[in-house]
Amino acid sequence: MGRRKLKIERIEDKSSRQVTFSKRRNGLFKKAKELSVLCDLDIALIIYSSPGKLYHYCSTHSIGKILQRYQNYQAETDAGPSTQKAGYSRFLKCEELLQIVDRKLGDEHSFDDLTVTDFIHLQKQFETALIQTRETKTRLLLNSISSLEEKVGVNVIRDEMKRYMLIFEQEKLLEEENMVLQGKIDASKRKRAAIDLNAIPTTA
Amino acid sequence: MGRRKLKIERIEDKSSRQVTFSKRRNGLFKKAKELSVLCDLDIALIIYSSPGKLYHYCSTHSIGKILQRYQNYQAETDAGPSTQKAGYSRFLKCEELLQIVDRKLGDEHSFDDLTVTDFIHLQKQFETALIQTRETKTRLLLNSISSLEEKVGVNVIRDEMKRYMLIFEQEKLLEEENMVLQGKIDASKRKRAAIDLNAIPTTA
DNA sequence: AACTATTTATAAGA
DNA sequence: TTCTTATAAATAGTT
Repeated sequence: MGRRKLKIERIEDKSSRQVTFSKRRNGLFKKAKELSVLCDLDIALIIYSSPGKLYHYCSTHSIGKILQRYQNYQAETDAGPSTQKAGYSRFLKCEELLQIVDRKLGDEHSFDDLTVTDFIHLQKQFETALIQTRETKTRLLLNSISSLEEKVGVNVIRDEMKRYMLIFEQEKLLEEENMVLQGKIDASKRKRAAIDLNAIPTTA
Repeated sequence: MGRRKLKIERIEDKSSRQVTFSKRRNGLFKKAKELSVLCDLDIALIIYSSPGKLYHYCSTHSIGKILQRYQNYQAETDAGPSTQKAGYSRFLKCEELLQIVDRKLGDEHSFDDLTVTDFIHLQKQFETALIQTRETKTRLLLNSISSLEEKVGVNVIRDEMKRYMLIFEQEKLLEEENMVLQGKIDASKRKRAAIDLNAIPTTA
Protein backbone atom coordinates (compact mmCIF):
# COMPACT_ATOMS: atom_id res chain seq x y z
CA MET A 1 0.00 0.00 0.00
CA GLY A 2 2.20 2.63 -1.31
CA ARG A 3 3.67 3.70 -4.54
CA ARG A 4 5.13 0.29 -4.95
CA LYS A 5 5.07 -3.06 -3.20
CA LEU A 6 7.60 -3.34 -0.43
CA LYS A 7 9.40 -6.58 0.27
CA ILE A 8 9.12 -7.58 3.86
CA GLU A 9 12.76 -7.64 4.84
CA ARG A 10 14.98 -5.46 6.93
CA ILE A 11 15.21 -1.98 5.49
CA GLU A 12 18.89 -1.29 5.29
CA ASP A 13 18.76 2.45 4.83
CA LYS A 14 18.65 3.83 8.31
CA SER A 15 16.74 6.93 7.42
CA SER A 16 13.92 5.28 5.56
CA ARG A 17 13.80 2.55 8.15
CA GLN A 18 13.18 5.21 10.74
CA VAL A 19 10.45 6.77 8.63
CA THR A 20 8.78 3.47 8.03
CA PHE A 21 8.97 2.66 11.70
CA SER A 22 7.32 5.89 12.61
CA LYS A 23 4.52 5.44 10.13
CA ARG A 24 3.82 1.80 10.75
CA ARG A 25 4.12 2.10 14.47
CA ASN A 26 1.31 4.58 14.50
CA GLY A 27 -0.69 2.33 12.24
CA LEU A 28 -0.12 -0.68 14.46
CA PHE A 29 -1.12 1.16 17.60
CA LYS A 30 -4.20 2.42 15.91
CA LYS A 31 -5.15 -1.06 14.80
CA ALA A 32 -4.57 -2.43 18.23
CA LYS A 33 -6.74 0.17 19.81
CA GLU A 34 -9.50 -0.33 17.26
CA LEU A 35 -9.46 -4.05 17.85
CA SER A 36 -9.61 -3.66 21.59
CA VAL A 37 -12.57 -1.33 21.32
CA LEU A 38 -14.45 -3.23 18.65
CA CYS A 39 -14.10 -6.58 20.33
CA ASP A 40 -13.82 -5.55 23.93
CA LEU A 41 -10.41 -7.02 24.56
CA ASP A 42 -7.39 -6.34 26.67
CA ILE A 43 -4.39 -5.78 24.51
CA ALA A 44 -0.81 -5.08 25.39
CA LEU A 45 1.58 -4.14 22.63
CA ILE A 46 5.21 -3.57 23.42
CA ILE A 47 7.84 -2.49 20.96
CA TYR A 48 11.39 -1.87 21.63
CA SER A 49 13.91 -0.70 19.15
CA SER A 50 17.55 -1.70 19.23
CA PRO A 51 18.63 1.54 20.89
CA GLY A 52 16.44 0.39 23.76
CA LYS A 53 13.71 2.85 23.30
CA LEU A 54 10.34 1.53 24.37
CA TYR A 55 6.97 2.13 22.82
CA HIS A 56 3.84 0.52 24.04
CA TYR A 57 0.13 0.49 23.92
CA CYS A 58 -2.04 -1.00 26.63
CA SER A 59 -5.79 -1.12 26.51
CA THR A 60 -6.43 -2.18 30.07
CA HIS A 61 -7.72 -0.14 32.88
CA SER A 62 -5.41 1.07 35.56
CA ILE A 63 -3.47 -1.49 37.47
CA GLY A 64 -5.03 -0.36 40.70
CA LYS A 65 -8.52 -1.20 39.58
CA ILE A 66 -7.53 -4.59 38.32
CA LEU A 67 -5.81 -5.46 41.52
CA GLN A 68 -8.73 -4.28 43.52
CA ARG A 69 -10.99 -6.49 41.53
CA TYR A 70 -8.56 -9.33 41.83
CA GLN A 71 -8.58 -9.05 45.57
CA ASN A 72 -12.32 -8.76 45.67
CA TYR A 73 -12.55 -12.20 44.14
CA GLN A 74 -11.82 -13.69 47.47
CA ALA A 75 -14.97 -12.20 48.88
CA GLU A 76 -17.20 -12.77 45.90
CA THR A 77 -18.31 -16.33 45.60
CA ASP A 78 -19.96 -15.80 42.26
CA ALA A 79 -20.78 -14.02 39.17
CA GLY A 80 -20.04 -10.61 37.95
CA PRO A 81 -19.89 -9.86 34.28
CA SER A 82 -16.25 -8.97 34.80
CA THR A 83 -13.69 -9.86 32.23
CA GLN A 84 -10.81 -10.80 34.46
CA LYS A 85 -12.53 -13.73 36.04
CA ALA A 86 -11.15 -16.60 34.02
CA GLY A 87 -8.06 -17.17 36.07
CA TYR A 88 -9.90 -17.12 39.29
CA SER A 89 -12.74 -19.35 38.23
CA ARG A 90 -10.09 -21.95 37.58
CA PHE A 91 -8.93 -21.36 41.06
CA LEU A 92 -12.36 -22.07 42.40
CA LYS A 93 -12.44 -25.24 40.42
CA CYS A 94 -9.34 -26.24 42.25
CA GLU A 95 -10.98 -25.71 45.56
CA GLU A 96 -13.91 -27.80 44.48
CA LEU A 97 -11.57 -30.49 43.39
CA LEU A 98 -9.89 -30.37 46.73
CA GLN A 99 -13.20 -31.00 48.42
CA ILE A 100 -14.03 -33.84 46.12
CA VAL A 101 -10.78 -35.52 46.82
CA ASP A 102 -11.22 -34.93 50.50
CA ARG A 103 -14.54 -36.66 50.39
CA LYS A 104 -13.15 -39.59 48.49
CA LEU A 105 -10.26 -39.95 50.84
CA GLY A 106 -12.56 -39.79 53.83
CA ASP A 107 -14.82 -42.56 52.66
CA GLU A 108 -13.18 -45.92 52.61
CA HIS A 109 -15.70 -47.41 50.25
CA SER A 110 -15.33 -44.82 47.57
CA PHE A 111 -11.64 -44.77 48.01
CA ASP A 112 -11.11 -47.04 45.09
CA ASP A 113 -12.84 -44.55 42.92
CA LEU A 114 -9.73 -42.48 42.86
CA THR A 115 -8.25 -44.01 39.77
CA VAL A 116 -5.26 -43.23 37.72
CA THR A 117 -7.51 -41.31 35.41
CA ASP A 118 -8.73 -39.22 38.28
CA PHE A 119 -5.22 -38.57 39.27
CA ILE A 120 -4.17 -37.53 35.81
CA HIS A 121 -7.17 -35.34 35.50
CA LEU A 122 -6.39 -33.76 38.80
CA GLN A 123 -2.88 -33.07 37.74
CA LYS A 124 -4.11 -31.47 34.59
CA GLN A 125 -6.46 -29.28 36.52
CA PHE A 126 -3.61 -28.08 38.61
CA GLU A 127 -1.36 -27.46 35.70
CA THR A 128 -4.08 -25.48 34.04
CA ALA A 129 -4.79 -23.52 37.15
CA LEU A 130 -1.16 -22.76 37.54
CA ILE A 131 -0.84 -21.60 33.98
CA GLN A 132 -3.88 -19.42 34.30
CA THR A 133 -2.47 -17.93 37.42
CA ARG A 134 0.77 -17.18 35.67
CA GLU A 135 -1.09 -15.59 32.84
CA THR A 136 -3.00 -13.42 35.20
CA LYS A 137 0.19 -12.49 36.94
CA THR A 138 1.89 -11.69 33.68
CA ARG A 139 -0.97 -9.56 32.54
CA LEU A 140 -1.00 -7.67 35.79
CA LEU A 141 2.72 -7.18 35.63
CA LEU A 142 2.59 -5.96 32.08
CA ASN A 143 -0.12 -3.57 32.98
CA SER A 144 1.87 -2.41 35.93
CA ILE A 145 4.84 -1.84 33.74
CA SER A 146 2.75 0.16 31.35
CA SER A 147 1.33 2.33 34.04
CA LEU A 148 4.70 2.67 35.66
CA GLU A 149 6.11 3.81 32.39
CA GLU A 150 3.83 6.79 32.49
CA LYS A 151 4.46 7.80 36.03
CA VAL A 152 8.12 7.30 36.08
CA GLY A 153 11.29 8.80 34.82
CA VAL A 154 14.74 8.17 36.40
CA ASN A 155 17.38 5.61 37.34
CA VAL A 156 16.98 4.01 40.77
CA ILE A 157 15.34 1.06 39.12
CA ARG A 158 18.29 -1.17 39.71
CA ASP A 159 16.99 -1.79 43.22
CA GLU A 160 13.71 -2.91 41.83
CA MET A 161 15.39 -5.24 39.44
CA LYS A 162 17.14 -6.93 42.28
CA ARG A 163 13.79 -7.52 43.86
CA TYR A 164 12.51 -9.08 40.72
CA MET A 165 15.42 -11.38 40.74
CA LEU A 166 14.64 -12.40 44.27
CA ILE A 167 11.12 -13.20 43.29
CA PHE A 168 12.26 -15.34 40.44
CA GLU A 169 14.66 -17.11 42.71
CA GLN A 170 11.83 -17.92 45.05
CA GLU A 171 9.79 -19.20 42.21
CA LYS A 172 12.61 -21.48 41.26
CA LEU A 173 12.79 -22.87 44.76
CA LEU A 174 9.10 -23.54 44.78
CA GLU A 175 9.46 -25.33 41.50
CA GLU A 176 12.14 -27.55 42.91
CA GLU A 177 10.03 -28.35 45.91
CA ASN A 178 7.26 -29.38 43.61
CA MET A 179 9.59 -31.61 41.72
CA VAL A 180 10.64 -33.36 44.89
CA LEU A 181 7.05 -33.88 45.87
CA GLN A 182 6.16 -35.22 42.49
CA GLY A 183 9.08 -37.54 42.70
CA LYS A 184 7.63 -38.93 45.86
CA ILE A 185 4.26 -39.34 44.30
CA ASP A 186 5.84 -41.07 41.37
CA ALA A 187 7.60 -43.44 43.65
CA SER A 188 4.51 -44.43 45.57
CA LYS A 189 2.69 -44.61 42.32
CA ARG A 190 5.24 -46.99 40.99
CA LYS A 191 4.80 -49.23 43.96
CA ARG A 192 1.06 -49.18 43.71
CA ALA A 193 0.90 -49.70 39.98
CA ALA A 194 2.98 -52.82 40.23
CA ILE A 195 0.60 -54.18 42.80
CA ASP A 196 -2.49 -53.15 40.97
CA LEU A 197 -1.46 -54.79 37.81
CA ASN A 198 -1.25 -58.07 39.61
CA ALA A 199 -4.28 -57.67 41.76
CA ILE A 200 -6.97 -55.87 39.84
CA PRO A 201 -7.35 -56.55 36.15
CA THR A 202 -9.67 -53.65 35.46
CA THR A 203 -10.18 -50.27 37.00
CA ALA A 204 -11.59 -47.83 34.49
CA MET B 1 -12.07 -0.60 4.91
CA GLY B 2 -14.82 -2.78 3.85
CA ARG B 3 -18.12 -2.44 2.23
CA ARG B 4 -18.89 0.43 4.53
CA LYS B 5 -17.18 2.46 7.16
CA LEU B 6 -17.34 0.92 10.58
CA LYS B 7 -17.68 3.00 13.68
CA ILE B 8 -15.01 2.18 16.22
CA GLU B 9 -17.16 1.11 19.11
CA ARG B 10 -17.95 -2.16 20.76
CA ILE B 11 -19.68 -4.52 18.35
CA GLU B 12 -22.74 -5.69 20.19
CA ASP B 13 -23.63 -8.65 18.03
CA LYS B 14 -21.62 -11.49 19.44
CA SER B 15 -21.28 -13.35 16.21
CA SER B 16 -19.99 -10.50 14.11
CA ARG B 17 -17.76 -9.41 16.95
CA GLN B 18 -16.18 -12.82 16.83
CA VAL B 19 -15.73 -12.62 13.10
CA THR B 20 -14.21 -9.18 13.29
CA PHE B 21 -11.94 -10.34 16.06
CA SER B 22 -10.71 -13.22 14.03
CA LYS B 23 -10.04 -11.12 10.96
CA ARG B 24 -8.47 -8.17 12.65
CA ARG B 25 -6.41 -10.27 14.97
CA ASN B 26 -4.76 -11.88 11.99
CA GLY B 27 -4.27 -8.50 10.44
CA LEU B 28 -2.74 -7.10 13.58
CA PHE B 29 -0.35 -10.01 13.99
CA LYS B 30 0.67 -9.68 10.39
CA LYS B 31 1.34 -5.98 10.77
CA ALA B 32 3.31 -6.57 13.91
CA LYS B 33 5.45 -9.15 12.23
CA GLU B 34 6.03 -6.97 9.20
CA LEU B 35 7.05 -4.07 11.36
CA SER B 36 9.43 -6.18 13.38
CA VAL B 37 11.09 -7.46 10.23
CA LEU B 38 11.19 -4.21 8.32
CA CYS B 39 12.59 -2.22 11.19
CA ASP B 40 14.44 -4.92 13.06
CA LEU B 41 12.53 -4.58 16.31
CA ASP B 42 11.42 -6.75 19.15
CA ILE B 43 7.69 -6.75 19.47
CA ALA B 44 5.42 -8.42 21.93
CA LEU B 45 1.71 -8.38 21.31
CA ILE B 46 -0.63 -9.91 23.81
CA ILE B 47 -4.38 -10.17 23.52
CA TYR B 48 -6.73 -11.43 26.18
CA SER B 49 -10.28 -12.08 25.18
CA SER B 50 -12.96 -11.89 27.80
CA PRO B 51 -13.30 -15.63 28.17
CA GLY B 52 -9.68 -15.59 29.25
CA LYS B 53 -8.26 -16.95 26.05
CA LEU B 54 -4.80 -15.76 25.25
CA TYR B 55 -3.34 -14.85 21.91
CA HIS B 56 0.09 -13.50 21.48
CA TYR B 57 2.81 -12.72 19.07
CA CYS B 58 6.42 -12.19 20.04
CA SER B 59 9.25 -11.43 17.70
CA THR B 60 12.10 -11.69 20.13
CA HIS B 61 15.19 -12.93 18.44
CA SER B 62 17.77 -11.39 20.64
CA ILE B 63 17.16 -12.15 24.27
CA GLY B 64 18.39 -9.88 26.97
CA LYS B 65 21.22 -10.50 29.34
CA ILE B 66 18.96 -11.13 32.28
CA LEU B 67 17.05 -13.59 30.23
CA GLN B 68 20.10 -15.58 29.40
CA ARG B 69 20.69 -16.29 33.02
CA TYR B 70 17.17 -17.48 33.44
CA GLN B 71 17.38 -19.69 30.43
CA ASN B 72 20.40 -21.44 31.81
CA TYR B 73 18.05 -22.74 34.44
CA GLN B 74 16.70 -25.11 31.90
CA ALA B 75 19.42 -27.08 30.23
CA GLU B 76 18.21 -26.94 26.69
CA THR B 77 16.75 -30.19 25.60
CA ASP B 78 16.62 -29.01 22.05
CA ALA B 79 17.04 -25.79 20.19
CA GLY B 80 14.01 -25.64 17.98
CA PRO B 81 13.77 -23.03 15.27
CA SER B 82 10.75 -21.34 16.69
CA THR B 83 11.04 -19.43 19.90
CA GLN B 84 7.47 -19.10 20.97
CA LYS B 85 5.70 -21.98 19.40
CA ALA B 86 7.55 -24.52 21.49
CA GLY B 87 5.40 -24.05 24.53
CA TYR B 88 2.23 -24.44 22.59
CA SER B 89 3.28 -27.47 20.66
CA ARG B 90 4.37 -29.09 23.88
CA PHE B 91 1.03 -28.36 25.35
CA LEU B 92 -0.78 -29.86 22.45
CA LYS B 93 1.38 -32.90 22.71
CA CYS B 94 0.25 -33.16 26.28
CA GLU B 95 -3.37 -33.13 25.31
CA GLU B 96 -2.72 -35.83 22.78
CA LEU B 97 -0.99 -37.88 25.37
CA LEU B 98 -3.88 -37.46 27.71
CA GLN B 99 -6.21 -38.79 25.08
CA ILE B 100 -3.97 -41.72 24.44
CA VAL B 101 -3.87 -42.58 28.10
CA ASP B 102 -7.61 -42.20 28.41
CA ARG B 103 -8.08 -44.57 25.57
CA LYS B 104 -5.81 -47.09 27.15
CA LEU B 105 -7.61 -46.88 30.43
CA GLY B 106 -10.95 -47.30 28.72
CA ASP B 107 -9.93 -50.48 27.04
CA GLU B 108 -9.69 -53.37 29.44
CA HIS B 109 -7.34 -55.38 27.38
CA SER B 110 -4.83 -52.63 26.82
CA PHE B 111 -4.90 -51.51 30.38
CA ASP B 112 -1.69 -53.28 31.04
CA ASP B 113 -0.11 -51.11 28.43
CA LEU B 114 -0.30 -48.18 30.76
CA THR B 115 2.92 -48.68 32.52
CA VAL B 116 4.51 -46.65 35.19
CA THR B 117 6.86 -45.45 32.56
CA ASP B 118 3.95 -44.09 30.61
CA PHE B 119 2.77 -42.25 33.60
CA ILE B 120 6.13 -40.83 34.43
CA HIS B 121 6.47 -39.75 30.87
CA LEU B 122 3.15 -38.05 31.09
CA GLN B 123 4.27 -36.25 34.18
CA LYS B 124 7.37 -35.10 32.44
CA GLN B 125 5.34 -33.85 29.55
CA PHE B 126 3.28 -31.75 31.90
CA GLU B 127 6.30 -30.51 33.68
CA THR B 128 7.89 -29.48 30.44
CA ALA B 129 4.79 -27.80 29.16
CA LEU B 130 4.49 -25.88 32.34
CA ILE B 131 8.08 -24.77 32.34
CA GLN B 132 7.96 -23.79 28.72
CA THR B 133 4.86 -21.75 29.15
CA ARG B 134 6.27 -20.09 32.19
CA GLU B 135 9.46 -19.35 30.36
CA THR B 136 7.62 -17.72 27.55
CA LYS B 137 5.69 -15.53 29.91
CA THR B 138 8.79 -14.75 31.88
CA ARG B 139 10.67 -13.86 28.77
CA LEU B 140 8.06 -11.34 27.75
CA LEU B 141 8.12 -9.93 31.20
CA LEU B 142 11.85 -9.73 31.45
CA ASN B 143 12.09 -8.18 28.04
CA SER B 144 9.72 -5.48 29.10
CA ILE B 145 11.48 -4.96 32.35
CA SER B 146 14.91 -4.87 30.84
CA SER B 147 13.86 -2.28 28.33
CA LEU B 148 12.21 -0.31 31.06
CA GLU B 149 15.40 -0.48 32.96
CA GLU B 150 17.11 1.67 30.40
CA LYS B 151 14.51 4.35 30.47
CA VAL B 152 13.18 4.52 33.87
CA GLY B 153 13.83 4.95 37.51
CA VAL B 154 11.40 5.88 40.22
CA ASN B 155 10.16 7.00 43.50
CA VAL B 156 6.54 6.21 43.01
CA ILE B 157 7.55 2.71 42.08
CA ARG B 158 7.43 1.59 45.63
CA ASP B 159 3.67 1.59 45.57
CA GLU B 160 3.60 -0.66 42.59
CA MET B 161 6.06 -3.01 44.15
CA LYS B 162 3.85 -3.45 47.15
CA ARG B 163 1.07 -4.42 44.84
CA TYR B 164 3.28 -6.93 43.11
CA MET B 165 4.00 -8.45 46.44
CA LEU B 166 0.32 -8.96 47.03
CA ILE B 167 0.02 -10.83 43.77
CA PHE B 168 2.93 -13.03 44.60
CA GLU B 169 1.51 -13.75 48.00
CA GLN B 170 -1.67 -14.96 46.45
CA GLU B 171 0.21 -17.08 44.03
CA LYS B 172 2.16 -18.59 46.84
CA LEU B 173 -1.07 -19.51 48.56
CA LEU B 174 -2.22 -21.33 45.50
CA GLU B 175 1.05 -23.19 45.35
CA GLU B 176 0.68 -24.18 48.94
CA GLU B 177 -2.75 -25.53 48.36
CA ASN B 178 -1.34 -27.57 45.57
CA MET B 179 1.26 -28.92 47.89
CA VAL B 180 -1.32 -29.85 50.48
CA LEU B 181 -3.38 -31.70 47.98
CA GLN B 182 -0.39 -33.45 46.55
CA GLY B 183 0.55 -34.47 50.04
CA LYS B 184 -2.87 -35.95 50.54
CA ILE B 185 -2.68 -37.83 47.32
CA ASP B 186 0.68 -39.08 48.27
CA ALA B 187 -0.67 -40.26 51.57
CA SER B 188 -3.62 -41.95 49.96
CA LYS B 189 -1.39 -43.81 47.60
CA ARG B 190 0.64 -44.99 50.49
CA LYS B 191 -2.46 -46.11 52.34
CA ARG B 192 -3.78 -47.87 49.35
CA ALA B 193 -0.50 -49.52 48.73
CA ALA B 194 -0.62 -50.79 52.30
CA ILE B 195 -4.09 -52.19 51.79
CA ASP B 196 -3.06 -53.86 48.63
CA LEU B 197 -0.05 -55.23 50.35
CA ASN B 198 -2.31 -57.07 52.75
CA ALA B 199 -4.31 -58.60 49.98
CA ILE B 200 -1.64 -59.44 47.51
CA PRO B 201 1.85 -60.79 47.80
CA THR B 202 4.27 -58.00 47.01
CA THR B 203 5.94 -57.88 43.69
CA ALA B 204 8.01 -54.72 43.74
C1' DA C 1 4.98 17.01 7.30
C1' DA C 2 1.97 16.71 3.23
C1' DC C 3 0.65 14.61 -0.80
C1' DT C 4 -1.15 10.69 -3.83
C1' DA C 5 -0.72 6.54 -6.37
C1' DT C 6 -1.01 2.03 -4.96
C1' DT C 7 -1.26 -1.68 -2.12
C1' DT C 8 -3.62 -3.81 1.84
C1' DA C 9 -7.04 -4.74 4.99
C1' DT C 10 -11.51 -5.85 5.72
C1' DA C 11 -17.10 -5.46 6.10
C1' DA C 12 -20.65 -7.71 4.07
C1' DG C 13 -22.41 -11.15 1.66
C1' DA C 14 -22.39 -15.90 -0.16
C1' DT D 1 -15.13 -21.26 8.65
C1' DT D 2 -13.64 -19.68 3.93
C1' DC D 3 -14.06 -16.97 -0.38
C1' DT D 4 -15.28 -13.06 -2.90
C1' DT D 5 -15.62 -8.28 -3.80
C1' DA D 6 -16.51 -3.45 -3.11
C1' DT D 7 -14.61 -0.07 -0.36
C1' DA D 8 -12.06 2.01 3.33
C1' DA D 9 -7.40 2.52 5.19
C1' DA D 10 -2.62 2.41 5.31
C1' DT D 11 1.47 3.67 3.45
C1' DA D 12 5.92 4.01 -0.10
C1' DG D 13 7.84 7.15 -2.55
C1' DT D 14 7.71 11.91 -3.70
C1' DT D 15 7.57 17.00 -2.83
